[in-house]
Amino acid sequence: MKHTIRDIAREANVSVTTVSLILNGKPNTVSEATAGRIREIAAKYNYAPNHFAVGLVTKKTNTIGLILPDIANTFFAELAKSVDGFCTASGYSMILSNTNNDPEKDLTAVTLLVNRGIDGLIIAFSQDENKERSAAFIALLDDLGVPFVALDSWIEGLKCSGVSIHHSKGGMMATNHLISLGHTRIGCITGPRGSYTAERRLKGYIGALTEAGIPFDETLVAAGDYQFDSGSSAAHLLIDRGVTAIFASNDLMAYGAYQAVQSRGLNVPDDVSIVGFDDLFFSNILQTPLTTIHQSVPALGQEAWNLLYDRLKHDGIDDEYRQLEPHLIIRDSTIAPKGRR
Amino acid sequence: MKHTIRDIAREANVSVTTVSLILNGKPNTVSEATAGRIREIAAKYNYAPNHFAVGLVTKKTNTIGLILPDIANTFFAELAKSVDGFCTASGYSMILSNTNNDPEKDLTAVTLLVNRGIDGLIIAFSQDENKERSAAFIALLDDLGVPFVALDSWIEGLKCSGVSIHHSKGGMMATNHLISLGHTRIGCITGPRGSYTAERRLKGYIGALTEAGIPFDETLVAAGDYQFDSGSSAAHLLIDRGVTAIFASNDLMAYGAYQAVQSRGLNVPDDVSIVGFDDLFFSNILQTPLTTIHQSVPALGQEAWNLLYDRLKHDGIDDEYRQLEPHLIIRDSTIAPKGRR
DNA sequence: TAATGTTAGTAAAACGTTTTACTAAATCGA
DNA sequence: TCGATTTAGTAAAACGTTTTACTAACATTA
Repeated sequence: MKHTIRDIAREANVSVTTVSLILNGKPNTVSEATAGRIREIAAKYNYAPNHFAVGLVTKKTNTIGLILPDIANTFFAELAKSVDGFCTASGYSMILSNTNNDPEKDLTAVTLLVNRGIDGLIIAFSQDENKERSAAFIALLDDLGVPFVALDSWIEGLKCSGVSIHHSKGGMMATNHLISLGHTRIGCITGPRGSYTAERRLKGYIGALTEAGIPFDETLVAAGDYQFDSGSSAAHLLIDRGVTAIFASNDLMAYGAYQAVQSRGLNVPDDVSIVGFDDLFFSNILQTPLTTIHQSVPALGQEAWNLLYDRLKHDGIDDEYRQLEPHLIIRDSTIAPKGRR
Repeated sequence: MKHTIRDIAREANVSVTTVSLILNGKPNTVSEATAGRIREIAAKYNYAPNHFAVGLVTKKTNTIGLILPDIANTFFAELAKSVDGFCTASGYSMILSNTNNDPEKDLTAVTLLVNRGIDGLIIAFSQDENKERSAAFIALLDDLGVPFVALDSWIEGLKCSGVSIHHSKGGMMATNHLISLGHTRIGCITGPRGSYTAERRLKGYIGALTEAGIPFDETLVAAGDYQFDSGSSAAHLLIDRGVTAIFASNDLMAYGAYQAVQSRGLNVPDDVSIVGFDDLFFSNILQTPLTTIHQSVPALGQEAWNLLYDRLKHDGIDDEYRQLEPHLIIRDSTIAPKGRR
């Protein structure tokens, strides 16, 4: 019962060419009477062109791929929502591919998506510390054939457009806030060491300390993996080392840190101040709302889409890396250290 | 530089037919020598068939659609993750479509996805109270042409397969738990009135009360919309009416209820016991971990995929509606009422 | 009236596969 | 040695569009 362009043409007594021209709004010399008739018939049958036939000749799919490390993570879920909104508004569909933070899957997902036909790609890379695999990935991406943009993360050495929050500036703002409250023994819970976002945020932390004349102490850095549990165990380590404040590289690990503090009968912020990074929805509804670095996820999604869209519509556009401003949101999880209240 | 089946055929000195037969593992009479040569050449060029050309003739896309009301909601995000995992494992891609809980968008998303070519569809319906639109939607779905399954929710009157938790049983378990603690003045915060999940969960609440001989009091039911804020305002209403316990139809509204309780200087569970529904990850890491009805989201996704997959592979399968067992998770947000400790 | 322009279209190739129905050559059985 | 069978393939149609290059009929101009 699906109607083809041929059915429309037959009923309108014209050629398929004419129908195609009219329905696609292409420049033509068809009389208004005929055009109207065609449009009417098309509407009557609810005609929609066959996606494959169109794709076969135009090589366009009006589909993009979105590769994410973990769609169950609120940060990425909101990112997906944002990107999906812009896609839909521009007449694109979005194929989602979740990699479970497995860098190997980044590779297969890219290959799969490109082979199945997408016009462009937005990738939030999994955190990869394997240099060899990264190099192979870069080689793959370098002659991918479709435009793509990096979102949130990035791979060292990759030439491409992208957008992320200014990670290091965010790390610096978080740390500066603790310093300005009077803390000097400040711990840092990082993301997976060697990964782009983790290293950038750590760099901000170190920069802030150095600038304030506080000597950087490596033993006050504990690596996590951006998950709740790792935040908890890292916080235990840091509390053992006597910190009065902790900068956690994301909110989820900050929640873990809360738990560590509380499980010792201590209190946030009285005994330990905590700053997070991301500003997830939940950070504001915790019993002790979390001081954190806010990133505008909708803006992140929009910028990624804009960068991709430009490259979808015109080729030969130069690479561009945009960094969004972080914002410090001060809530109740930070306070001056005990001696200085 | 993209190679076609013709390139492979030319280099192997055979016809495209032969190449197609071999590469697709179709029954054939080609010698092992030739087959090997073809496979080698294909591998050398990293050949992948053009998705459109294949789709044009086979009418299969190996793509399914997933329509969700709100991907930013942890519950749906985890659902998407689960479904994506099964899709990928079976060689399918998943197009995600987010409707922002706008039932109008359910309609357009379905049309769009089907026109662009999908083999099947999984839909978590938006909460719709408009009977006319629902009827139109049912009509659309009734001759959709591709198999689809309803996930989590459902539309009254629709004939289709689907899977959800046993909503009413869940509501009943939550309420029974409060009753067994000794509560008799129990409030209920519902989802959007008229929507399927909301009414089912409410039905469980009423059923439990009735069974326990507690007269149902309509003034102890406050409607929410499954969002945090609505939970808070509904809880205020209920506290005004003197409830000692609240069953919130989802965890997010339960969090809102926490906030309402605390903003009055009261305490959960000492002054008000609260039960949620969903068992989101965050419910367990709250300072007062939430007693709630657990739904196994991975299982939900898996069942939805299984139902769809069966209908993708064989046609004429009868409709089937599966209901998953809810589980009561008792944490710290519920306790006996003041007089009875 | 012959050339030119305009109007309203159209024919056919191309996109890259899958699939059905065919065939030529070699082998076999009696 | 001849018909039948097996082996190893192939030719061509079909899928439903888009797009390029054409054309027939009529009107206008000089």
